[in-house]
Amino acid sequence: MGMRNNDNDNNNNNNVKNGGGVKRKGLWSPEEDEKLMNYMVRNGQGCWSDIARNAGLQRCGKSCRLRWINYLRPDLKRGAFSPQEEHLIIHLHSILGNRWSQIAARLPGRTDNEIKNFWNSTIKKRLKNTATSSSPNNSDSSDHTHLKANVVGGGPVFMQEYEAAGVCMDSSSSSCSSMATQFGNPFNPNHHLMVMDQQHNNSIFDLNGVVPMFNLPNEVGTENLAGAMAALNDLSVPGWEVSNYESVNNNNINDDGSIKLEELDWEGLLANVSSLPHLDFHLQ
DNA sequence: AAACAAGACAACCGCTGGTCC
DNA sequence: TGGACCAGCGGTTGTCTTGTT
Repeated sequence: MGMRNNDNDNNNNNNVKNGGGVKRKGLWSPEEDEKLMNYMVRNGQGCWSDIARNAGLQRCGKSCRLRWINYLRPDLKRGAFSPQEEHLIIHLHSILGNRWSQIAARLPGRTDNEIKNFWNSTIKKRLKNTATSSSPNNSDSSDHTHLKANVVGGGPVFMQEYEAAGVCMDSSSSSCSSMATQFGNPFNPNHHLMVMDQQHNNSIFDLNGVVPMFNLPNEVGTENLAGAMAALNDLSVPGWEVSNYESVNNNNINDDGSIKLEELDWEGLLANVSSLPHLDFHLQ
């Protein structure tokens, strides 16, 4: 898309009575932008209705807030989404659903509105096309079953990404601590929850990535699990936390010992872990 | 060149939750 | 306790640009 003519002087009929005076609506003019920008730079953030008044704008506070957050803020990143950002959006949406603000919080310089628009106009369409070309039964990821659908559909993709990021998938080659130090977080969200299940004690998986990460090395047996978890927590890998998950059972373990993702009780799992204080999302 | 359709993005609307009095 | 006010969120609509016929 090219530059837009933001001159709103032609839209003078976009005014509404609001409280004490007439409030402008519609697109912002460059003059209005300048007023708001100057005010914010000089005075910083405060009560938005006061800002609207004190900056000499005929706008409601809500409109000013939106304009600042979505357009004028100096830390905004401009331009198209990079492939990495696109991947991250898809990834986070598979976990968080339409919680645009939470997704935006993990993409520095991007706004919830921007991501929402990008999703609705581009990604949704692309995924739809992919789904119809691969499987007619794939549903929209925003529906209630998005967790399971995306685990099954998206798992291998994310596995490849983790491998590319240097995450060790080999249960025989790493000690507990070396595994943890290789956790490089390819997406850099604020929180990643690494879950170990205790019944199937050789597995670790990244809940936010909804993929199994790798198996524990042989030297970490059931009796040492608590110690291993403590050790991993002590490593304090930024953005990663370790928790238990106990409801994996024999019904959802493959013959080769890996977890059957499609059989997992994802809602139960998320309900379980969403009660933890460090998580900021809940199941819909 | 004009008309129309589709895409992209900005902004609004209605609702919710938090805070204060 | 409840009402007023405010910030923030997600859905939706409106507007402009670009592509196609």
